[in-house]
Amino acid sequence: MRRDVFQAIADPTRRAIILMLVVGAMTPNAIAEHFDSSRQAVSKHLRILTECDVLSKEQQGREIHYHLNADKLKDIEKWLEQFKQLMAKRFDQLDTVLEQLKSKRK
Amino acid sequence: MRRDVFQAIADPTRRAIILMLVVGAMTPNAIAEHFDSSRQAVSKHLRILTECDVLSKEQQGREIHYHLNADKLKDIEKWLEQFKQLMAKRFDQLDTVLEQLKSKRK
DNA sequence: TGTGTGCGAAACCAATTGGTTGCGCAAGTT
DNA sequence: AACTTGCGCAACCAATTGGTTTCGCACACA
Repeated sequence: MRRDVFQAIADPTRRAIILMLVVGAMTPNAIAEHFDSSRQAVSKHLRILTECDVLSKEQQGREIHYHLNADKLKDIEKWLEQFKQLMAKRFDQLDTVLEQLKSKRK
Repeated sequence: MRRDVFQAIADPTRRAIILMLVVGAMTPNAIAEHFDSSRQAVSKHLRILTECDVLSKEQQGREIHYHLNADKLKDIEKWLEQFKQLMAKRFDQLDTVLEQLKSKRK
């Protein structure tokens, strides 16, 4: 199974969970309350998010606190940055083309 | 089926295709050459990417030119921005807490 | 010690994914 | 007119997803 940030944020429920946990750690029950699906379904998402290294568990008595590994989301930014740099390069090339057209015109 | 940018970038092959098409439009065959899987497999990815509104087709004779809809990727940035703002707010709250601790200490 | 609660694990399900091969059409080429 | 090429489509497949319900364990509390 592919387990990376991109997989983690592919699902809307998981994106919502991530945003919820920015503020602070939460237990599965507390998280599940905010969704229509069952606690177990949410727990599955939590498992996937943990496997993607986006979340970490912390047992406290019989409760488990899931908290966000915010750094992991930087992988998305990294890819986006790569994309933007290519875009910039593309426009540079376009600039070159325009430059050539200009010099031809005179 | 879910058809959004997050779905589009969930697959590594699709991410690679996106990066390839930043530079300029390409035909399915030209794209498929860069991958190990079959042309049809790549074509499936192209279909998904088009459905996700990340790519557009342009027929030219018997060739089809796929080109990038770069704007669509802004949806990712938007979500990331939302995330960052929540993070900032969280730190603001932390600041408030630290502030309170400081005033208590005197 | 019994009872309620928080949780993961397992079994099951239909739908989707990501790949394959085979086919056929339409546009070019000879 | 016959062949080649570029491409999408359909059928098939195993694996994964996202959900469910049932179960059982461990902790907390009476």
